[in-house]
Amino acid sequence: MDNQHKISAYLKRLVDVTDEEAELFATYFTETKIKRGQYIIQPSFVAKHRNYVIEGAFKGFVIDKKGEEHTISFAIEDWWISDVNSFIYQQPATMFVGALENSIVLQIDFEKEKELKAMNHKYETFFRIMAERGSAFHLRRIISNLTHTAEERYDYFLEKYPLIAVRVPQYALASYLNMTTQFLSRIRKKKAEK
Amino acid sequence: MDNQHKISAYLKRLVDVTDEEAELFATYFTETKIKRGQYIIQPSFVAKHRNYVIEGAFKGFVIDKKGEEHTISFAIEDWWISDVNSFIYQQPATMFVGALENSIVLQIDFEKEKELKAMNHKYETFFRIMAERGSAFHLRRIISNLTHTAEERYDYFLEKYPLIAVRVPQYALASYLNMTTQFLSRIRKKKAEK
DNA sequence: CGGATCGTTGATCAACTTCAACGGTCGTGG
DNA sequence: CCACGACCGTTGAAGTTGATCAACGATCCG
Repeated sequence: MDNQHKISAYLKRLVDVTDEEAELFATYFTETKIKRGQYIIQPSFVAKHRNYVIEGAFKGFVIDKKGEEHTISFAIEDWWISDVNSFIYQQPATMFVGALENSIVLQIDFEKEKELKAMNHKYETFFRIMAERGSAFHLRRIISNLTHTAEERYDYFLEKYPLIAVRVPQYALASYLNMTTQFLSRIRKKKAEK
Repeated sequence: MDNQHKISAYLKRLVDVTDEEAELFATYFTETKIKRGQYIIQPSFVAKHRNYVIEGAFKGFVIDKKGEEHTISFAIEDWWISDVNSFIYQQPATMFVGALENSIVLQIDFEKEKELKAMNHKYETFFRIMAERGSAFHLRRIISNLTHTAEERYDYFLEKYPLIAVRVPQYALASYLNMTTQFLSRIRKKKAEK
């Protein structure tokens, strides 16, 4: 099964490239299978790759000084995941990224990505658009966290990302939404009673 | 006083351009004076510009359905500010951006920025790096909000951005840190007593 | 089938908010 | 350049959202 064409298609969605450019782009990615429970990024190691999910689901999280886990990001099919701070500055990661299911990703490492960006203006444009949208995405989350209650944040997530909500463990979702798993359970119970 | 060279210098810090390229880049920006209290971005209007602060201070904020204000971002000299979601998608803004002091900015509008990006690979690279760093910045804030208490968030801000902390109204800082102005006042009192 | 992981529920608790009142100060108009 | 109003920060008391602690039940996968 050829998954490289999926990254070509993704590229084409964002920039206007020829078939040849799209195919060349795809050759810079490596397909990798990741088993459920396996980590692809760990604190103190530099995040080598940006990962495009072909199949499966991932969770990015940090562990605070009390030993508690905080979910930072999720990724399912057609999403990207990495420790961006670690990747772009090539500094040790603070995040874990682990597979929630048996998964397949297309990986590109920092040096290869650098080559692509330098090689062709359109590839550079692609990564610029990715970064801009990533930035806007994070900002919307910050605004949501500042302006909504726990229950509203859950509603918003359900509405916006229903496919993710049903697929990840509830404790991880609760943590992503900045609440405890117990509190999310109570919110769900309250809704079910209506 | 020539402020255009400041944007040239900024460009040079991120990408390796010739003097000519840096000067040309700068000509795409327009210098504007903004009076204290004046808004440069308002909800329901499309954010026309990205703004680079030469002098002064700005605050970006949203108003929630209860009519309460939430600070999203600050900008002082050598920082950028806009409603990024509105700017990159050219959709109506959800944010206000207003001047906290009499200020001077260099503005570039969406179409001009598009031209620059298309014109020269290096300019595209510049905006890519800006977006990547913006994204990483937002992500660090999200992580900080997930893992720290109100007091820790204040300490972190003070350490990281002392120049901003002393320059913006306390209620705006409290709101940025996701706490009430009263609670920040109590935190400060507690620290002063030590 | 069995242990570990995950979600639920109840009781208590803490961080932070809300409401209200007051004092300071800043900058704007007369 | 002064006075006054609006805005800003502070403080106290009461209230609320959501956390913590603890125990139990369900489920999933190996």
